[in-house]
This record gives sequence, structure tokens and C-alpha cells, in this order.
Amino acid sequence: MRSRPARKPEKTYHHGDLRDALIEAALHEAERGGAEAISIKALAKKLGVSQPAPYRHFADREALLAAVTAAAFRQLSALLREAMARPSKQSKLSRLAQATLDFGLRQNGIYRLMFASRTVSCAAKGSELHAATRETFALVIEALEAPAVGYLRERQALKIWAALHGVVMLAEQGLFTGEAAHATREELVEDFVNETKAALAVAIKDARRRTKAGARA
Amino acid sequence: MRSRPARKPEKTYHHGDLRDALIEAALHEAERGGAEAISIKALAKKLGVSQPAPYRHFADREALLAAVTAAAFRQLSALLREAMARPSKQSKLSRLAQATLDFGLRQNGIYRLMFASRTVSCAAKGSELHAATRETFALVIEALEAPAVGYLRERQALKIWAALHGVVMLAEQGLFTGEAAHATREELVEDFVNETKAALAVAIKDARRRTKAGARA
DNA sequence: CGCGAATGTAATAGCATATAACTTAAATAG
DNA sequence: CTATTTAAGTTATATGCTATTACATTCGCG
Repeated sequence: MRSRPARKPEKTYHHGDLRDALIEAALHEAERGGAEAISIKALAKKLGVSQPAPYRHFADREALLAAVTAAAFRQLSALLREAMARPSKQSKLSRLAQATLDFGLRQNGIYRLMFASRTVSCAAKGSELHAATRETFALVIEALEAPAVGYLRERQALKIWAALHGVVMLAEQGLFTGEAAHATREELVEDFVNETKAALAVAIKDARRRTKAGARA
Repeated sequence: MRSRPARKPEKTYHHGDLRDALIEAALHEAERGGAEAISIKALAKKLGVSQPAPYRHFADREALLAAVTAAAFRQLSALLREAMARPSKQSKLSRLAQATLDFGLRQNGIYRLMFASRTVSCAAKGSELHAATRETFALVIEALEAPAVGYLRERQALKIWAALHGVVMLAEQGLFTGEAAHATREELVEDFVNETKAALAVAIKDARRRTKAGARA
């Protein structure tokens, strides 16, 4: 898991890999408690450096959170890629959807860091975080396994992505537990997956029909 | 807007309505900045009382946030009720959906307080907050304008509610702006509304057909 | 080797949560 | 109508976090 210093508890003045270690440790803290659980002071103590040391690598707490969030997006991307690559009877989209749901519920702290804070929306266009979020979304489009016809794919990707996040959100709010459990989260996700596929197929067929008609005229 | 003391800047030892005033002021702060923007110290200063005064009404910050969140849910419920009551050519569900989207984007700080924190999921079953969230969800079911057939309504309500929140979430992340704007948020919401209505109609018809068949056998 | 840049430390300022001990005023009983 | 209890507010203080400043150490490169 660790990278460079590996096992060297010798007291060296320089940590060697503090930046990455901070991100990794912060992710671990965020697992339970989300962004609020990330304390620069606590991280420094855990890693055996002085409190101001992290400020050599991050301008302020926000900057650290942005880097951690970007790392989390890359982590999610890897998970989704893996889920999509895995041989299965289910469709790629279905696997991506279930993997997202799984991630959102199991690692809810990290999930909230990624989707429920204003960190992402404040990310500049060329930033590491912005790139990481775009890459994740690209995987959603890929999971549709459909040809690019105008922006029909992108539109359906937005829809399924939105729906998925909504399910995670409501699940965490307890709307699927106790008396309110009128459907399982997995059932709902499958519904969305099927509706998305159907809508996309119809839209593409429709667009092609219209194009042909236009060409004939 | 204010309740009891109305206009009495005279230095009285007792504020008279500190609890409600705190909630109202906190909501105002949350409008920009979400939960993080709510500082007990700052609220106390703004209301002209000492810092520890709020602790007479709320055990800790979490308790204040829970009360504020409950107030926010009641506020949303009122908005939705109003949107549904308003005469219009659009369906009730469509109006509820657009009103939710509107609220989520315009009052995004409050919205995040309501849906993106763990406050709600930590709310006990009999709590004020729990009741407020259930009431809001009941409005979603009502907006479907469909008879109760098993839990088909509830299921579709969950779906549209989830989808709506996903759209707000992604919109706030910037997935509908710039090059990525392959659909407007409103379009997507209308898509979800229509799909929900269609799915519910089909499910109800299907259920009734099956019931009749069962009775005949 | 030596010097500059990167990285870490100690000391400190400032703000927020929360508690303890004390004070004031409102409400209620006798 | 006073006495006493209690709700609500105050001052003082402990603790924890962010962030900055000035200083120390080491790395890497010419």
C-alpha cells in the first residue's frame, strides 16, 4: 500500500513522501466521517510530523481536500473500470451502476467528499480534480456501449449518473429501510439501467430515421 | 417573519425567543456555505447574546444542525405544496419536480444541509427531523396522483425523488455547464417525470390485470 | 564542495466548540 | 404579595483546529 519509505521508522528529518502520505491518510479518515473528519493537525500527528508540515504541500485545507477528492475519483474510476472489464452475464452499464451503488454505500464518507461538497464545483477547469471527474464520467458514457449519435449518449449518461447518485443519497437517508423499504436499492438501480438503455436505443433509432428522411428529401 | 419580540432592541436580559431566532439565523447562514457556514459563536454575536447562550437551547452543534435541517424540510414541504396547488397546465408531478430542482439550485447551501450531510441519517425515528423528512416524501407520493396499488406508488416516488436529487447534485458539480451541457437540467427532469408516469401507469395496469386473473382462477 | 531550493520545526495568533460556576428574571406556590 | 424554584443568560476558561512567521535541516545540482 505505502510507496517509498515503506518501513523505515528511523527518525529522518525529511519524511520523503509526505504529500502522498497525507492524501492516503486523509482518504482513510474520510471513510468514516467525510470531509469533516479530515484534520490537518491529526494527520500530521499520525504521520509523525509537526502540524505546519502539511502546509509545505498544500496551501490550505481546501487544497488538501481537492487533492484527496481527486484521488478518490481516480480510485472510483479504477473500480468502475474493473467492474466493466469483469466477464459477466450482466451488461457493462448494469455492472457500472451496481459498482457505483456499492461504492457510494460502503465508502459513504469518501462518497460524500466527492459528490456532496462544494469542492468539485469550485475546481478550476484545468485542475487535477476537474480532469479526474471528467474521466469518471467518460466511463459512464463508455458503459452505455452505444455509438456516438449527436449527444444522445451523453444525455443518457447524465441521466443514469444522476439517478444513481440519487439512489445512494436516499439510501443513506434511510429511505430504503424499515417501513419505507418498498423496493431495494438494487432493484431501483436496475430499473434505471433498463430505462436508460431503452431510451437510448429509441433515441438513436429515431435520430437515424430522421437523418435518412432528411437525406431523401 | 419574526415571532415574539418583534421590534424591541432594548437590552433585556432575556432574549425571549432565542431558540427560534437561532434557527432562522442559521438557515440564513446556510444559504451560502451549507452546514459549515453555521457557527454558534457567530450566531450568538449576530443575535446579541453571549457565545454560550445557545447551549441553553441546543446540547451541541449537531443538535442545532438537526433542528435547522428539520426547519429546512418543512420549508421545502411548504414550497412543494404551493407548487402543487398552483393552477397550471403541467401535471402536479412536473411542478413538484421543477420546484425541487429550483430549490436545490437556488438554495444550494440549505439543500446540501438537508441531503448531503449525515444529519438526517442519524435522526432518531421519533425525532422532529425524521417526521419532517417523511412528510416531504409523502408529498412526492401525492404528486403522482395515482391510486394506491400495493407499493407501486411508493416505488415510483422513490425513483423520481432519487433522480431529482441526482440532477441537482450533478448540476452543482458543473456537469451541465460548458462543453458538457448536452441537455438542460429542466429537460432531464421532464424526461424523468415522463418515464415515471409511464412506468407507474404500466405497473398499475399490470397489477390489476394480474389480480383479475387470479380472482377468475 | 557549496549554495539555493525544498522540506521540516518551534512558537504563536486567532477562531470555534464546549463546560463550569455564577447571575438575573420569570413563573409559581403558599 | 412575597419566597423559592427554575429557565435563560453571563463571564471565565479549557481544548482543538487552521494558518502564519521565523528559523533549521537536508537534498540536489552546478
